[in-house]
Amino acid sequence: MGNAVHRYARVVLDLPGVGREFDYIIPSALQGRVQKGVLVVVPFSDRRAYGIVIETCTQSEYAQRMIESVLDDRPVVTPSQIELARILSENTLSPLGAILFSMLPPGLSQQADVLYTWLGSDEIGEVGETERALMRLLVRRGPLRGRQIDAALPHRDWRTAARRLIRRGLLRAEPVLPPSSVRPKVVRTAQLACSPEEAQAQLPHLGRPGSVALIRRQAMLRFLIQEPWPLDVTWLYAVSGGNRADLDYLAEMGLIRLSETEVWRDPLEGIAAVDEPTAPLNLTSDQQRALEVILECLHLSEEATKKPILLFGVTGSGKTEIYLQSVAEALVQGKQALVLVPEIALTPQLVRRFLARFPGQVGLIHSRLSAGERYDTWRRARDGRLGVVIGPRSALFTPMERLGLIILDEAHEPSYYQSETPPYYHAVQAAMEYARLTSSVLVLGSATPDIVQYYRAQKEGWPVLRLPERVQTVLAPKGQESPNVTVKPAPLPQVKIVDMRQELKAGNRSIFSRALLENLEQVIQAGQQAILYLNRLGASTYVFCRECGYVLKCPRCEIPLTYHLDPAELICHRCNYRRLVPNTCPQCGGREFRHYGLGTERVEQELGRTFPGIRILRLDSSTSRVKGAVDLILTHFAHHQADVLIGTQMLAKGLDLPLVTLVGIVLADVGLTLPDFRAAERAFQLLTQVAGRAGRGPWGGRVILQTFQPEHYAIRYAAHHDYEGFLHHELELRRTIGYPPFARLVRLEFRHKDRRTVEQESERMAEHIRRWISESDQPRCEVIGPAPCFYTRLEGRYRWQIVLRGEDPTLLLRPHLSELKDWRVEVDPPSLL
DNA sequence: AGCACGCCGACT
DNA sequence: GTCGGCGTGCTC
Repeated sequence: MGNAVHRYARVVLDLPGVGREFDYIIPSALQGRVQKGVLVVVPFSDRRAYGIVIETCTQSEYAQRMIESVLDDRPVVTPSQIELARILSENTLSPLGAILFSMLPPGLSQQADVLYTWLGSDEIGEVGETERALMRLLVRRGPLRGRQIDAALPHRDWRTAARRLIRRGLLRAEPVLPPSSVRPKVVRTAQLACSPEEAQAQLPHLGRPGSVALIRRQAMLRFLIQEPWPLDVTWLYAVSGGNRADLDYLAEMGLIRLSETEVWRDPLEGIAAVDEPTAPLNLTSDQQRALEVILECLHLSEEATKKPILLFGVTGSGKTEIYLQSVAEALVQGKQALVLVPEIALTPQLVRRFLARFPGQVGLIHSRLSAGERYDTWRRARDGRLGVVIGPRSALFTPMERLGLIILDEAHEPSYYQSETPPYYHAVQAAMEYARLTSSVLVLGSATPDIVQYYRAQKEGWPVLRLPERVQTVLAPKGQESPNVTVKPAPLPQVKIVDMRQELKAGNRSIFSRALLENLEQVIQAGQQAILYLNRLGASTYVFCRECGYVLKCPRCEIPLTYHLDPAELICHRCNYRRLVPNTCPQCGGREFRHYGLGTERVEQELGRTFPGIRILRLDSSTSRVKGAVDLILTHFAHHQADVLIGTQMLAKGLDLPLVTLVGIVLADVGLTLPDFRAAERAFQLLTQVAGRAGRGPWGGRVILQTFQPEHYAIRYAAHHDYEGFLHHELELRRTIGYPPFARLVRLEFRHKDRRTVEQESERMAEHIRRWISESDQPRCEVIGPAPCFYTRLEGRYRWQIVLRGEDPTLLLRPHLSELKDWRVEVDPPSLL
């Protein structure tokens, strides 16, 4: 039974919109090569298509046509990945094919090529000139790939000629996935492999006394004793006058270790080299406890069900060190690890520390890689030559046979959700499923955990590891024996709330409060730096009373109305209620009911006027449009070539800027009024993160938070660094209004260039859905909308949405997916904007 | 995705 | 009378 021949293969195709599975016959020539997970070429309809084999079987009712070829004998997805794709397809209502092919590195099918082999003799009789040229080429050079022939016979229509020769049986063509020629950018590095004392003791014995070689080797070793991390070997050659042979000699003696480190460029290159310890750091008792729990889970048997671990550590509490030591243990156990970060360009420190701690074992995936480089990293991981892969959400799909640990840093970040192109999925949910399938340990790290995740953690009894204190890393004087680094607690920055209504009453109409001005003055005097943070998201639609802070709400839905131009009116994005902007405040009768036009330019101007001669940098979408500009701006600021950095969301995270002792939040209320059930949570997270930018260095720091709603709970709790307080308040609110985690949502969105079409289609679909609900016996499900989306127009198209809310709205939609093919369907969307 | 089949409006 | 619009269905 068990060794019955598998003559059929179930294949999923790379044709979006053809998400179904198809059965094919495995030709006897490909027996043994067609296995689960391989990439194949199959005939489909009147064309050919790439497909992934998800199963091989002994029986099939449908199979008629044959698999044409196998592109690569190694599977492109592992069995666990196929299972994961199945689950995600179910959960996200996306076709299986869309999920499976999104797991492959971009451009993999572009990497695919056709190998041409000459079969005939050179006596081919009457043929065209191109045919003859092709034949001569292949006879001379042997089998060639299409791309090589392109290069050899430019501007010739050799493909037509090839087709004719294939028909005559003179030429063979087979699709292949060639080995990538692109290498990741690596440098050879050398590092001390023994204690500095041992190295010191060996100094006199590195060659014949008095020889030049001895002097060179001594110079190399002395340098490595002083710099105890992996160094580019070209450096060593330069400082010692030595060469490769000398290095090999030292390596042979076991004094140094040679390896390769991937080159990684980042905006703070060379500035904060001190925070690159290669040896494990000493841990505080909180850190030690947290690490122990993770290690315990890593030691559990494969079969044991492992719950996700929530690592709840404030900004600067040393989560990275825990990740590093957890990964080290996984590697010792012979397992591989995946480390996901929200945006790799913003986490250079984390990346550098991984590269330094695990030289030669880390693969990076980031947006600056070319398709070829990404493909290469993917292959190295698949071949088991990488122990750790660091990357954004898509890195979760790097094939790893021995996966044992998955880490998601800043797991609350919205960038873990793929909302741009289908399939729409959440990397946190995907990672939870994947960890379960592979018996891996999953660590979700965050300073401000996602409320829904935290609620689940409590309800399902996940380990929650708390790191409530910031730590400061201090490098001990050189030459001291290990540990070379100590850690000590540091305070969180003090946050002062400034009530902008009082400023107005006191006659201050400036965008800066008196408190903020005083503090800016002090900081600049002291030669330190400040960040002014401006939330742009929702700023243009935020209309309120400057005297009392009142915001108009929808009389039906109780959610804040947002202001839109053309026509100028206030809109409820939940139910499409509309009204004009009142002239006076409905609450206090104040005359200043309007919005607070505020951009980074205006802040820059006003700041420049107040402090002549001050050096200002601006980081927003207009200054960062040019490629590399963000790096440049941050580098300038980090080098203290400016006193104040004015910026939007993009400066909220990641960077460690020790000279920054003041953070001013120009208007904290913006964002609170967004028509989204997560608006308060997002605002809280953002405020907490921005506040965390202050006082990362030895001089401490403070935060000035300006607001027209000082009593708002998100602002109050953020100012007190009180996550738990916020959590309880927010959960109670969600419970009463029935939003996640107390209900599930599905968002349906329709886009079209014509406004009327969108409106009509939305109404029509809402009508259909109401009928489905009345005809279904599924649990209650509520239709919210249709209404225009918050971003009413995107890429020249109008957007409307319908939100379904209930215990599981997907049950209702499942039978009707084909009717929704022109709609975006998002299950459990993290935002409704 | 592509492509065929199929049923209603304006054109040589 | 035909050419062509895109709605619906199919591809192992």
